[in-house]
Amino acid sequence: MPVDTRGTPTTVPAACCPPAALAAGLSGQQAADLARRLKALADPARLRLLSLIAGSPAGEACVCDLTDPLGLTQPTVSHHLKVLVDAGFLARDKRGVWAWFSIVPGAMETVAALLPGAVPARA
Amino acid sequence: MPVDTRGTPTTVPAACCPPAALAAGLSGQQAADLARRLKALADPARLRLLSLIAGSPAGEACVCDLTDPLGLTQPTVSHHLKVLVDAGFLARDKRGVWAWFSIVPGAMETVAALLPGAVPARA
DNA sequence: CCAGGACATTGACGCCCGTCCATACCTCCG
DNA sequence: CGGAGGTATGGACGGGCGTCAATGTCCTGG
Repeated sequence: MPVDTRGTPTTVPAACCPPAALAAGLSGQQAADLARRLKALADPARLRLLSLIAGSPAGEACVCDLTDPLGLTQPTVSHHLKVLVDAGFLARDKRGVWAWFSIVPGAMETVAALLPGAVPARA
Repeated sequence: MPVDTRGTPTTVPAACCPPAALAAGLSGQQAADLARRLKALADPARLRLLSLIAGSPAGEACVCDLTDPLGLTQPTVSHHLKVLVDAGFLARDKRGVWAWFSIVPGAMETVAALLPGAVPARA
């Protein structure tokens, strides 16, 4: 340990931003929770799925519309969609034979708002 | 023999929009790049590392200060720090015996700004 | 010059994840 | 009621990731 002559940990200056998340204290629980949601996003196929659904005319799409653009098999796409639904980024609405997936409003923003908390605007 | 009947040369339509990220045409390249950065963040240990460094009085910390709070061994912490440096979230400054790590300003915000692009404020 | 400390690298192990194939489920239509 | 099409699930395989112990490298102090 470098003895840390520069300051006591109780100081915790900055930490200005109230909605900050990654600010000093980020508990193991909080880190695990945020990491779980980020892990759901950290996949090219899932990012493209979100992109395709968000960009579709009606704001929703069914599995059959998503397999071709991704070049993945139907079960694989279904698996990715399930991951995104479980993580709270997508909503599934099964109407008749087809399952329509739509973006959950605010879910992405919530995660995005948590990230910059790590850099509390140092002086 | 995989045969690969679906051998579409990754037509990648659109890919036009410069600002938004998850907007309609998120190309495979863009998705892979964003996924790679998100993958670097999608780990509880790394999130806590960023938190600890950002919350430290001087905005920087060395490995020896980070092993104890995480309960991980020094090689493991060093590995995580390398991942974060390679992803552009941390900067390493080796001064004498110690290596000081600091947050790269704006890196987190860049990623955070890309995420909400998935929900282009539907009418 | 040598001993010691701080950090990085290597190799190994176990686990999780992404992908596929095969198949079951569910709903509509004739 | 039975077939057909869209979707979800289960099992299996390969690869990647997180972790650790052991070792290497570089700098400092005596």
